[in-house]
Amino acid sequence: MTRKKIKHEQLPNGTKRNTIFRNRADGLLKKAKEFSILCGVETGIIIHTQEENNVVQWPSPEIFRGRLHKFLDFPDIERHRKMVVHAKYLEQVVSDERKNILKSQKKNELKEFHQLMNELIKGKNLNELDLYQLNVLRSHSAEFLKKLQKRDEELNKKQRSLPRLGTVTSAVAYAGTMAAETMLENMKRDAWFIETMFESQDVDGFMVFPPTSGGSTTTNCGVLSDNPMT
Amino acid sequence: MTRKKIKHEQLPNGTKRNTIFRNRADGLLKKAKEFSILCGVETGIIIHTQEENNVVQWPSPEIFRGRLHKFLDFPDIERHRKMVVHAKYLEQVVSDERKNILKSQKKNELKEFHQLMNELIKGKNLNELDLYQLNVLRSHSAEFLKKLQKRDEELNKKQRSLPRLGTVTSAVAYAGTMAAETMLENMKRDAWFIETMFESQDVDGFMVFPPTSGGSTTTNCGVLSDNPMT
DNA sequence: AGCTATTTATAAAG
DNA sequence: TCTTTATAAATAGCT
Repeated sequence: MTRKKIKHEQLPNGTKRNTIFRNRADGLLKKAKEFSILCGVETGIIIHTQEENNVVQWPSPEIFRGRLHKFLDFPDIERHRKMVVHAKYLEQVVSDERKNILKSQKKNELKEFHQLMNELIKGKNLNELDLYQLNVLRSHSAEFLKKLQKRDEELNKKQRSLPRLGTVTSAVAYAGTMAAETMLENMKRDAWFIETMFESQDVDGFMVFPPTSGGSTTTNCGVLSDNPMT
Repeated sequence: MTRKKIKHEQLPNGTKRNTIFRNRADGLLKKAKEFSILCGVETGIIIHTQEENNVVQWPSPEIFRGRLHKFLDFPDIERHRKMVVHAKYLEQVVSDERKNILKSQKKNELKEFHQLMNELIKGKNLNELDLYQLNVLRSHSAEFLKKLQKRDEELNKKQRSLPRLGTVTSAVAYAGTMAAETMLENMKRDAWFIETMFESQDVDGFMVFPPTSGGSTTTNCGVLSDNPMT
């Protein structure tokens, strides 16, 4: 900042903002790189705007993804145990934002479920989950299984007398007698299976997290750490 | 940087490094926040060290997770189309690091699978996947189903004449005739189901991504963008 | 894209 | 640790 002290608020769209975007992005990445090297830490940054469909990530996509996964591998308990709030930013926390987060919470439960599945399958132990997480897990597992059941009932109506090959449930039921390959082939062709597994369960857009880029300049900042941060 | 120009290389572990860690982390987060507000972009940062089990993320975990998902929601095709390499950092790309990434690739496939599942279930369209991703998806789906089958065979041996209630496969098979609640209760009690769903499939540690924090100071940096960056 | 006057960031000292 | 301070870096407004 120089010839003039810049106001800390959203700039109007335009050439000026683009210039500043470039400068600031460069600066941020440079800082991040320095920091990484100096302190021997791994750093990842994402920057994006919804409107302009614009994404910047650092370092390279591959490395970023790797770091991201490493990061996500931290067991949640550890993360929570180590959660402290960074004083300098706490000042800016407003209850406003808290409310938004709370509202989003419900919507995010499904996402949480899949995140949990992901982490669990990758090696996290069940004991590491708290009661809330176990409930999320259980309720959504149940949901999925209910869908299976519903499908089964549908098929029963339509072809009550036929062996229900070519459907998920029957393929599983017949697993003991079918060759695995055949079963899997049937699975892959079952449109319902694909749709159910992959259908959008969260149609009305994504996460409605606090619009930092919007009007309010309030931003909640948490720092997860137990080492040098206090 | 002040009283002395700092050398751009890894600092020895110690008090000094910790102090600098704190200062730099603060600075980085502050810059990121300013940047976000000024340019109306969303920014997320992760910092962590493997050794010290230390994690910093900005903004708050909830918001970060939201942004992350939004970011991951960008169709890969879009990301690739828009990929340009940022000149300032290209100088530092070394083939060394590329090799490491390649080695990690195999190991990461499983994780990729779950990431994909996650994204798909959240709304990404199947058409948006490339051939590689579809293969990952298919091969791991198959793997999971084979496990189901194996379990079924086991149970057939042990209790060939009994109705196989209380197991995953039979619960599904009987779905048409059982009350959903009962079925789900049985499910929840089936130890095998839980173990299979959640067992560790990736025991030998995680991701062996380029050790930026180690000796080499070489870091690959890609910038994904098509808007202000050139 | 460069330049410079200033503002910021921050390493070392207190 | 927390503050201060002297200096290095980043960068807003101009060309």
